[in-house]
Amino acid sequence: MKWSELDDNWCPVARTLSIVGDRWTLLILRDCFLGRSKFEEFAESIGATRHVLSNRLKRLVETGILEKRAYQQRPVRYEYALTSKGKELGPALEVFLKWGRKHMPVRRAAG
Amino acid sequence: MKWSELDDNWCPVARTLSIVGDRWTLLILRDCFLGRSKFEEFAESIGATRHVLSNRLKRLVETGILEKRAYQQRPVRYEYALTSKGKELGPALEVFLKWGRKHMPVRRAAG
DNA sequence: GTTTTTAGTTCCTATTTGGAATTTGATAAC
DNA sequence: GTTATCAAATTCCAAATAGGAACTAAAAAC
Repeated sequence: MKWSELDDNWCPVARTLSIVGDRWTLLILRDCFLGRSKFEEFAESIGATRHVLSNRLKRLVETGILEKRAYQQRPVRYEYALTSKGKELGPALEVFLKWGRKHMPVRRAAG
Repeated sequence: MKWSELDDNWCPVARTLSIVGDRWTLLILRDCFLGRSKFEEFAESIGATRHVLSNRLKRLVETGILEKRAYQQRPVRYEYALTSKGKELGPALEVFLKWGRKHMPVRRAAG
């Protein structure tokens, strides 16, 4: 089965994951919760390629999780912000945050 | 940045996602919470290729999220079960479940 | 008119995935 | 003993996706 077919799956979890379950999307959302909003901020923070970042942002806007709006004219510059729909995913990220802190301590160099 | 380098990221969310943030892993965990435990059950339910499924299960066992144990000898057959560490990810799946129910209604044929 | 800033797009290569068939190890039927 | 079956994978190849760097665009600063 192709990943893209999951959006009509019988299971709500699968349908949700068809949008946010991919490699970088949840990290973009994490950044949004941390207050980041600009393309370059995401690019630097996350480390995904601009190519992938561009695709993910587009999808997140299409699905109403993020909102794209111009924050200045001439030249037009856009920023991305969580919608209320997007904010509802916050608790999942909190679970991952706590889980990571507890179960995945950072490996130290020359540890 | 490569996905595999995330496991030492400064952010606990990123570290967690380096394991469970990929395409099919969270669906395997969903299945585990639903009581499924065998390779063939996952394969049928999730629709991922056996190749990918095999890789994901291996990683989940290596990271202590699932436990692999023989449920019969001659021939040896294995099943996978959530560890307590794995069970702690349940709340995240619940968030996705509720979010999917609310925001991603199933498209009906000829809708 | 060259450089800078921000937000992407394009190009090429390398990795990963999808899908089907095959393997492995053991039992059961013939 | 060979054929069939089951569960749990592994292997193969073509196709899709990602990684990385360079390039484009539009206006402003110099």
